[in-house]
Amino acid sequence: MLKVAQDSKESGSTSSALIQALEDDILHNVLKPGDRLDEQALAKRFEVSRTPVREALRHLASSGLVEIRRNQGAMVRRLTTTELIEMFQVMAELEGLCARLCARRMSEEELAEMRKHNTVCEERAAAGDHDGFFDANTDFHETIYTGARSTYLQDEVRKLRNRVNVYRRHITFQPRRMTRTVAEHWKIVKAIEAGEEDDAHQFMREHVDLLAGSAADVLLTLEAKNSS
Amino acid sequence: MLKVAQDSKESGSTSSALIQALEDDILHNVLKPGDRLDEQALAKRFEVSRTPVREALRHLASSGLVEIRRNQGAMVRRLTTTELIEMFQVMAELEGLCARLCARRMSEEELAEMRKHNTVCEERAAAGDHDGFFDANTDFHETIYTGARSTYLQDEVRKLRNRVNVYRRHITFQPRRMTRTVAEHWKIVKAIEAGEEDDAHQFMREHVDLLAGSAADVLLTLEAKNSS
DNA sequence: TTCTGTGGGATTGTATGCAATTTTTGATCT
DNA sequence: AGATCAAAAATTGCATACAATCCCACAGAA
Repeated sequence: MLKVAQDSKESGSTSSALIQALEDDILHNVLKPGDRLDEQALAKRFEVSRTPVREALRHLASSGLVEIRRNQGAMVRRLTTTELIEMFQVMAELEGLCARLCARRMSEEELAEMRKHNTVCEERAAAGDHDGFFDANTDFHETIYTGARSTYLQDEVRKLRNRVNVYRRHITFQPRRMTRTVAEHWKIVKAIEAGEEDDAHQFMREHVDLLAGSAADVLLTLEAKNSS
Repeated sequence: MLKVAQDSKESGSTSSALIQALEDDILHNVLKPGDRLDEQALAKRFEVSRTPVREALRHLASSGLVEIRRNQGAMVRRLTTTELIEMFQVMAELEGLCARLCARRMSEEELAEMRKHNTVCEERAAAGDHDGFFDANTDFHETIYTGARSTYLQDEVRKLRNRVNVYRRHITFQPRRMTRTVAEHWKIVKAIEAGEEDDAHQFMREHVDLLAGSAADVLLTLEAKNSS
């Protein structure tokens, strides 16, 4: 599932394919925060002219993944600790809303799928499989986005999740984080199943808010390392 | 404060000026939802080539104001009733978070300013001054965005508010809406002053949620008219 | 040695030209 | 008259060329 973009022969309609490829590279940390994105270099690499590259960069810029400074080119956006915390706070609120809507709207099938995903989380956590846990966890949250049945909300949450994902991946590597996450998930599942929308909202908000703290720790650690 | 972009001699660095000008035109309803945005026409109107126009359109597209379909050009995005409701719901959540943070963080000066803005709202409502009320109301909410002291949150809320503003303006024209709004504002003010963050959050969410309902009514009315 | 100013190189911003796709128009057939 | 298909016109997508701006190195002076 985690397929990194192939450099050569990236086919499909150039422009949107480019955006996708670059986004993937950033999200999967092939292009790291702070990396400079040279238009000519990218043009040569993808075998297109600078025009579509520019358009792709502009697009990524307004989605927040890259930063463009006038006459100074583009670079992969590097988030400050403060920004990351702020984002998690917003994400907590938005995922809380998702959970609330799920409590109102989820079908039996969706509920079953949600439970299943958290069961997988539980298994992988027990096995100490961090990468597997990360994916199962993603699936769990993804189910909740879909279950909210609000296209706008879904899109916004996904966009936000993408932006913090680079840093987020590190968090699951923290000790005891996985088992705690699973427990929090079950609380949320129970609230949604019971149709307790206020609880669902609150539990989810707290769940994501906790990540914010961990994320801040992780980032501060990274910053300390990079300040060499 | 509400200055519409001048057509002729739009100076400043072309590209960002273009984006601003187009955005203003859309936000102030000079360019109406559904209007086609012809690249050449815009290029001629702003006396630049198609390239910067294209970039501006792409930018507006990814901020959601315009819609681009492959090989079919750009048009001002027309929101469906469903989308508008979904947006208000998210906005309610986000403004709720703002209010919560205000309850924690606002300075005395900011509190005073907030009260002042709502007093102005009250006066204009009493005077039946709809446009004036709209502006004062904007100021009130703006104060709360700033008071939250979260740049990311501020930006997101403003972006969202911009997108729904075109439709929002109609709402204050509804009978009794203004006086109710003022009362709701006072409740929020009181909660923030008291540092009751949960109340502040909830009251603000309800306040904006009510708008969602009104917005839906307005939009459905508009759609009925346009279906001729 | 350090600071400042100038020049060259590199990179971004804009203009224009050509290819590809879509839409419109008009002619023909039913 | 209405429908269908084809060709032309218009519009978008991409490539390339040129202009403007910025960065960096190097030289000269304090």
